[in-house]
Amino acid sequence: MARYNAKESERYWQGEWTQRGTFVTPNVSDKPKSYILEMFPYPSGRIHVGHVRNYTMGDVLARFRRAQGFNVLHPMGWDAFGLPAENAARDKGVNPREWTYANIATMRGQLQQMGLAIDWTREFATCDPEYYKHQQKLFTEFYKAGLVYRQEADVNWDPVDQTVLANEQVIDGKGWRSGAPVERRKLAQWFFKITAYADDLLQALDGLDRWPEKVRVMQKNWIGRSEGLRFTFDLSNGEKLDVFTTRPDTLFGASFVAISPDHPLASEIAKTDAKAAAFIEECHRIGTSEAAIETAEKMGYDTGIKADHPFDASWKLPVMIANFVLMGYGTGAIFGCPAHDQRDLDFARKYKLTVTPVVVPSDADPKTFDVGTEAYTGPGKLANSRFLDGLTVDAAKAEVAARLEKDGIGERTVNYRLRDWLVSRQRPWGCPIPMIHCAQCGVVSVPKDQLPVLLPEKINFDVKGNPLDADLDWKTAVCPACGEAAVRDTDTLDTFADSSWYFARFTNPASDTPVDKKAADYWLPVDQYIGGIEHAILHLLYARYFTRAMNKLGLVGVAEPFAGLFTQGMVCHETYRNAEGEWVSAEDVVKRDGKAFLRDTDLEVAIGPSEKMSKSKKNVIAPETIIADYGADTIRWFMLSDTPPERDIEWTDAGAEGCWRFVQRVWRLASETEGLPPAGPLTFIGTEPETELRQVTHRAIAAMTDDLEHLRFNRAVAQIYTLANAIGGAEKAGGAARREAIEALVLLCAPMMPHLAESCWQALGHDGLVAEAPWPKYDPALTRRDQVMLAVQVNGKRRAEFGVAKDADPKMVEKLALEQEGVIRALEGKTPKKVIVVPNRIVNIVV
RNA sequence: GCGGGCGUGGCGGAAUGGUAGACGCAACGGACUUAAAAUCCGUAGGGGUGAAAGCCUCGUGCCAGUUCAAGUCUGGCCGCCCGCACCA
Repeated sequence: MARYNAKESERYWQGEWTQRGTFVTPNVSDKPKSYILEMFPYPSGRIHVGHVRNYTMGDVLARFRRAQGFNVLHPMGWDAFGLPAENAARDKGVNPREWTYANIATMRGQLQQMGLAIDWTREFATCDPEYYKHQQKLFTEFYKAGLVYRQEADVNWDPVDQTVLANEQVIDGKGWRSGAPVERRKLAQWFFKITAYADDLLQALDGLDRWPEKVRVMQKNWIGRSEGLRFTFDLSNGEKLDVFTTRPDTLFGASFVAISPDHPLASEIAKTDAKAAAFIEECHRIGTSEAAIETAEKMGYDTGIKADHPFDASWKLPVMIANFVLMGYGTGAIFGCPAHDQRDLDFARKYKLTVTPVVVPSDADPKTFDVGTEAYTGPGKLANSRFLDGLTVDAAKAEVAARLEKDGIGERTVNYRLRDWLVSRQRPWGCPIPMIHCAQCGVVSVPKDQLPVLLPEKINFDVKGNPLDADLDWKTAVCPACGEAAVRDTDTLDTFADSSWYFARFTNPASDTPVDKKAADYWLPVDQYIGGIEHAILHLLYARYFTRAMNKLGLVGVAEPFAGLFTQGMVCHETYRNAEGEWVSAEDVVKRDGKAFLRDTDLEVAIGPSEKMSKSKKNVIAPETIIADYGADTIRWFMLSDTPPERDIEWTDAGAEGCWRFVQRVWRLASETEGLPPAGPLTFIGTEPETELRQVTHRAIAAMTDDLEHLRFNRAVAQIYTLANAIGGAEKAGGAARREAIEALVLLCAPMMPHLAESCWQALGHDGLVAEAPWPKYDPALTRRDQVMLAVQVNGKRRAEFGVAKDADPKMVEKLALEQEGVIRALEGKTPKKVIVVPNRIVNIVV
């Protein structure tokens, strides 16, 4: 029998699937629907092994669901706007559009080589005008609905490159490209009003029971809901100051009021107070570097202004500017209660402010209780707090809130850590914001019939700042309202916007509205979404927000886009270094006797720990190398074997060899058809070896079906091995049982190794495609065990085991257990005190 | 600091509170072969005992606890990983 030729077989079946349109999905069907989606890739150039793992998992599910009789949507597209294309354009002088589409062509070919069951007729890239046109429509509709607004915001401004930088592009306070010190600037920026849904996004997390707990917790923390009180201080300069607190109960422990260096009041003070201005400057200088924030000491500046205590106007609190108060949270101002807040305590000790404990633990004496250097944040009774004395913390909170609300200077509020989503990007390779700025009419949206606002054909990167802003031809527009000359908004949307609704577009990518409601209502929500944990917060939160917004506008019927979420682990590989300590490319290394050598020179290299594949550590293995060596089915099988899908997997050559050997083994089992009955209905004889094989077969089907339902791919793989081992060891079993077992093996392998399965299916004499064959059913009569092995323990230690009929009478089981030789020996003549019989499991004898 | 997760052979990992180590990788022994590869069969947690089958004993990071029974449940430590982080 000829060896299995993966290269030939894979090319052949991929051609067949394409030609027959096997995976083209109709939007109308009698079958139940299943939408399987993996996070679509950025077209960076070539696919990497992480993509292979991601898309293999999704493909297994998609093929499994198809076989189970679902109408399966499994599309693919490209998250195609973004910075790498601009960098390539700047560095290599290429057109970002051409660079991107060339990458897409390469990567599409690579994905097709993997044999993915994808409906390629639905493919799109987010940089297609046909896609971003609809995104511009969405933006316009969100704007009309009040979900988009424009506001001044602090941005990181690179004065050399004349551009806004994302936080990640600021390194030690300097621009990543120019190296120039970054300035803070206020610029008018566009925002999506995600905070409008803060509470809903938070509460709905409880309903996402097919999401990892970890992701839900991360989102919950990110939204950061906290209940508290907002109230107003009267200041000695005649102004008022709002603060937010979650601890109104500690108000009589207040010893200062602090505002953020970015607070409007601070800026105002700085105008006339040079020292304050210098202090604020100093805060900004330290504030930008992340390492500095960690170790930053509390710093404060006394403005000289006093605040009246809300319950006693004669009690004056100093108003400080403090570096640890964040403008982005609450009101950007706090009152400090050092005894019960660690930061306030550190600050108070440094500036010699009073520290008055007002909450005292029940076992302490209020007169002598002292917090020392550690703030007390536990429960207790109020003290030193006038009318609050003796109350619990909760009662005191309620009392303070009630009084301040009554006085009209306070209000119970809910505060969120979540900020509105700033989406303006001063970048030329993104979706243009469809807005026009008119001197007369202000900001006007581009009318629908004038969309899309197309990017210019050529983008000139030899300018400072955003090339779109420098492109006067492109920038010049006519005001849709008054017809006078006006200018376009030259910002583009954050690319996270592109990926916030693509899953809805896939349901009908030809729709002339952003989303085809009928198609979306049929397909959404996505039944299983699969991707990396790195998107646990932003992408998933933005997509949830977009879906809610689209739902509000009547574009889709659901509010939650992803009913099931799975986050897969990364792909790792050993690292290697040469004698000079330099990284050595893993693809240049051969392993021998547990040691590593350079392929060309045979020099030994040091083996380092297994780490996430990365270019810098040179431990990347290109999927195309693996596919060229072993074929797609081998790499797919590897990605599913052994390691649970949510954990990091280590690629090893030895493991790949093992997978390749298994591919051959399955082929041998299925292609040596001598002695097998022909394809078709089977007649079984009831001999023992035949029944045994049938039992293994049916148990494998049952177990594997359950494992795939729960995405336990590694266990599903183990089931297949068990079945293959049983077939190999059962030469003498009847022909029909053997055929049944082999056919089951092929059908079970099909979602994981689809090309191999097609070849085997054909070798077994079938006409149709295994991709169109139904999932095998198991016979419960054959998965049931009539005979069970029972272990017998004496005082919890295993002493014997014996076989007995399933559901045997417990009395009889007890009697048999006590007769076992090992049991008698362990009892040493003693009489059992108690015998516990757990049916079909175990017997425990207590003496 | 806060939150979440994890800790089982040489390695990846199995195990509804019920015989710990399924399945795979690597290893070792054997068969086939002139030889190798491939393939097939077999062995395998540590220690002890036995000619052998076997039997005894220890064993899931550490220490307690609950239970007839704990890798699994509870409490406390230790270690590692991830997320957020001066969030008032």
